[in-house]
Amino acid sequence: MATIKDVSKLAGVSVATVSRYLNKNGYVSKEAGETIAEVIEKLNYRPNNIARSLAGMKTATIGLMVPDILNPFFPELARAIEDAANDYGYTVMLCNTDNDSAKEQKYIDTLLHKQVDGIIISSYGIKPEHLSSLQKQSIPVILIDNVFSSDSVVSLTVENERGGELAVEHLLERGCSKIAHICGPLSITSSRERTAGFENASRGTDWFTPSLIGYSDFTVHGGYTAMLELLSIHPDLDGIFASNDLMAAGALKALQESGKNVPRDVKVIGFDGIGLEMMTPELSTIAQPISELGKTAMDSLMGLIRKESDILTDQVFPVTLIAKQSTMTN
Amino acid sequence: MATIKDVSKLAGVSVATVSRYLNKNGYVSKEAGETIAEVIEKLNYRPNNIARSLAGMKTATIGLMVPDILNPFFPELARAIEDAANDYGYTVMLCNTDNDSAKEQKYIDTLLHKQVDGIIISSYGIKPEHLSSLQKQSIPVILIDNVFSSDSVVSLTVENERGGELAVEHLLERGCSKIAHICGPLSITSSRERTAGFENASRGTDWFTPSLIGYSDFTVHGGYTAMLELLSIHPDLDGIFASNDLMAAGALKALQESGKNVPRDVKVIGFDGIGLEMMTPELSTIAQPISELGKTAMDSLMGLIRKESDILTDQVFPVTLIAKQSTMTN
DNA sequence: TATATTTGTGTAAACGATAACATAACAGAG
DNA sequence: CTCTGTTATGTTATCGTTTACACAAATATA
Repeated sequence: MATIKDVSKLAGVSVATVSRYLNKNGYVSKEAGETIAEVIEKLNYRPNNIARSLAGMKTATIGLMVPDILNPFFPELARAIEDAANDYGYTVMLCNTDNDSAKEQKYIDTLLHKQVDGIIISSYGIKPEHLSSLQKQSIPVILIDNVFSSDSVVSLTVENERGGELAVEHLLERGCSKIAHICGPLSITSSRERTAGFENASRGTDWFTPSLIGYSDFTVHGGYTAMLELLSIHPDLDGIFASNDLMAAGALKALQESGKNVPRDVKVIGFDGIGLEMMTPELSTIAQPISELGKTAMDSLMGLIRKESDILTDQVFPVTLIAKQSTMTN
Repeated sequence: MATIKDVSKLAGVSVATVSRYLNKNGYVSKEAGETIAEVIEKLNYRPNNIARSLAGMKTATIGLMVPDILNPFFPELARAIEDAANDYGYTVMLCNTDNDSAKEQKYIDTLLHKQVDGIIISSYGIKPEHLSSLQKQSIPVILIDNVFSSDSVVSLTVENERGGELAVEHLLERGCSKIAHICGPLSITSSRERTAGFENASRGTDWFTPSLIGYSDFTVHGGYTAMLELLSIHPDLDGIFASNDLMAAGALKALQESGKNVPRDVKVIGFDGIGLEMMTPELSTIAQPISELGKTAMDSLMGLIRKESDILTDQVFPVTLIAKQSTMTN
């Protein structure tokens, strides 16, 4: 592989001039620039990123931490981030934390020593302590769906609470008169907010009672068992709002196996907006703007990396109702 | 951050001794080793990977190219690879190619210039030309589900053809008497093999006719439309083998919407073994050993990177039938 | 005309490691 | 007692960039 030295020699200039040409900083005469360009072309020269990183302390790499790559939400997010990263000439290092605090800590450590330029964290279990080592090295961090008030950390969230309300309003509109809720892990902020939305919209109605809330874990299986339990307590429920789509899918399965017809007997709505198009009936959902979240995450991260000053430290994205077959009337 | 120089100074030895200690090559006295260990502990020193890479030409990073991270098969594979990579102290760079040849080429270029130590390619559309630039730089490559005879390239595949046969045999065993097939893209080797398996097992039976094969594209929607088409030609079919699970899920959806009961009227089996547990009924499938594939891919890649000589250049993994509700009798 | 300022270029010191090479002490073999 | 091999350590070039600094020519300013 050709090096900058080869280029400089062949172009009859010093390496500094070539470097200045490459980085478009400092002065380079038009003439010199042209010869350099030609030589680069001829030698098919491409700067060595490693050397660049060592000299310049920039790696053009970011870390992405997700809790569970098997939940379709995260591949979708990862994809959006990856695409945006690519546009910036950045590559993404994927870290699957399994919601394991130890793994999280280890990955942060690894990313730190790989000298990534920034980190996007979409992992539920992250705690302020974990971030402190990042803060110390002043590595830019974007948190998705998780808030810590702190500078040099940007938080992106969605209107979780409003989404919960929307879901209930939609079910009511479609004629439901006894709506149950399957909530996610209480340790997760966004999960709690969705449940708060459910409570806002249903407390005060004549049918509401706390036992209409089932506690689960964001998995299909968890949604399935929670649904069975809810059914045994409230055989007459006719609407279900699950805090994510996977649990909604599990609930749907439980309902179908229990002989309930969805949407005729019971209507179901989820949250997230992952396209589980294989379901019959297809699931209504409160959709997050996943691609936009990913793109904004990357954009903001680049802002932090480049130390731009006009970065919004907290952004809240709207959610949208997507009505499908699972909440159809008649 | 502490550097090797800081350590050497504080330990009263030269950087070379510290380096030898770190890499466990060359001689280091017990005494010196202990002081160095202490100093490292005290300074919380960790070697700088970038500098290491520049000096030693190893980046401890591999690239992973997948065609479509939204197909659950690939997150599962990615996860297995990532776990194995971690055990080796390696990190994974994720590249989503979207089955786009141009993107593929660009990613290979990027990975090359990021100087990854090796690449695992699970992308369908890869062509020998693409690999040539890798060969030139003699970068180790592992191909999953794709074969190119060539040294320095290891191919991992599964018994696709046998799997196709297994699927048909299973359906026959469960009483099917007219089995249709939804095949995947003909451009994909493994897809063709699965279809060959179907043909092996069904040609010669009294019910077989070419129009029982529908052509599709490995997506849910593709499976759905292919199924509808097959149903219109053969309303009396009672078994379906789809070349992957996503198409099987789409087929299931189409069958249900057409008023067919699965498994009573029609039995369905897919291929891959991704756990689509949210389906009702759950899908039978010919499962690939995904985790094992991922782990072996990483192990073999490390073998190539370390220039070990005993690496199997082609490995074929067995598939296993997983019978679920969608092929139940009665 | 004298003096800044802008433009263009080169030299050489980082960046933080690895490893080739040199050196020396000490053991056992002859 | 010399020779050779093993153990242990240090010096320094190297990897391929970036960039601070020095310098000179050209241009603008006073």
